[in-house]
Amino acid sequence: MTQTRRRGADLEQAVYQATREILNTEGLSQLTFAKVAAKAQTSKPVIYRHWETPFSLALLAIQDKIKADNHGQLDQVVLTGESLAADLLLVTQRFTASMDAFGKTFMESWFEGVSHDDSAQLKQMLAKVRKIDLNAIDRVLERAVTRGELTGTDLPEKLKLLPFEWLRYRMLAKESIGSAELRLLVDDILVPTYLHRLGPKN
Amino acid sequence: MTQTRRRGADLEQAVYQATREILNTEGLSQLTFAKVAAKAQTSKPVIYRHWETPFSLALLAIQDKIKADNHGQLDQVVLTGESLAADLLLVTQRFTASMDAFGKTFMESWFEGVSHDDSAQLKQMLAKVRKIDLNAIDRVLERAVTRGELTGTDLPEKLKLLPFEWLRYRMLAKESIGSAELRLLVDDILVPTYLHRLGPKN
DNA sequence: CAAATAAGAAACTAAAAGTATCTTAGTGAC
DNA sequence: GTCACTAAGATACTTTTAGTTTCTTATTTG
Repeated sequence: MTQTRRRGADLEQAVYQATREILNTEGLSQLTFAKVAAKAQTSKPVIYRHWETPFSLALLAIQDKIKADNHGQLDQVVLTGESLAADLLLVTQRFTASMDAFGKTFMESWFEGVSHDDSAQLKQMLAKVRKIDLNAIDRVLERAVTRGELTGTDLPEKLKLLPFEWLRYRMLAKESIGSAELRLLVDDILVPTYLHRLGPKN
Repeated sequence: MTQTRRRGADLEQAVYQATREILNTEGLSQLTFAKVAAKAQTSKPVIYRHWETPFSLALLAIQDKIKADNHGQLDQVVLTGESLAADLLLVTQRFTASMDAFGKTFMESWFEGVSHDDSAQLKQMLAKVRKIDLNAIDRVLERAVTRGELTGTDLPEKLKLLPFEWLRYRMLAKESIGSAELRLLVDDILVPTYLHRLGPKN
């Protein structure tokens, strides 16, 4: 009987597929060459011959997926909005949608492989931090009200947390955070945003 | 001779200290009980008796540090600004400063333990994504200019990338992203921000 | 000072990562 | 079609690392 034996691009595809499945279900920390080989129905040496590390395999598997379903290069969205706001909504919607291919697999991976207990502890910790962040902003807003710059402190929490979340992201991505970034954040983002909601001449 | 042998809080401190050193130099993925034991000059069984997993040890070690140097509970900043912008700058400055204790150790950890090659590959990938994001926004801005909503498309890249970075953070932190969040982002953050810089009646 | 408790050393077990060897299927040249 | 070459896949092996066990002894507590 003719024992079929995959090779080349064929095999590569099977490996990438298997890799993504593991990433989605167990996360990056659980991605091992042995598991990939098993799931792709091949053997360890094959994987070791072709790829350096589980991490680089993960990157390639995700890039492969992105290439494959070109489902929404973000800059190819057809813009049909009748206003800036409408167009922006289209773009951000498409962005979150296509994050399923890239971001979800890719970013969540980092946090998978953390036990249930640990995850709970982490959540609790983040909740504590969030409360502190909110307090800090509230005090700033109250002072602004006293000064007459704002008419109230009633902002959605998401808005109040925006600066911290943005800065945390930049830290994570190792983007620079200096006085230039902070000024931009305050003068061009936060103040206009707050004034838009709570400005005196609304 | 009296062989000193640490125990209790004393030992705990040494272990936390060692844990943080490893986190800072090698990252979470390289944090093992064996290494901690070695660096803290104790033995594996001691660590195994006290802590569940390297991850939970990491969390505790960081929390310990935060408690120890109370250097700047964010909501205890003394606000001395004479304007909303000035106060906000104080808060964000303090935030980034105290990130050294929490965030830097904590967040960067996720990406450490990735080989040099892998790290480069990752960077390249993110750069590609950034370019796509910028293109998308540029097209939106150009349409807005044609429509007369904006006077130009000359925005700092950081501003253009804001929505994507914010959404990515929320994804990472497993915060919800639905139409409510997107509307908030567009109507209350992006549009006011863009108008502030490029609005027609400036 | 005696008893209880917990630290530390060392050796051990189990499991996982990584490697070497060999057989054989698929590919292409002649 | 045959032959040579390349790469897949099986198997068994070595090495490393995680996790455990046992035992000794320093330190605390009463």
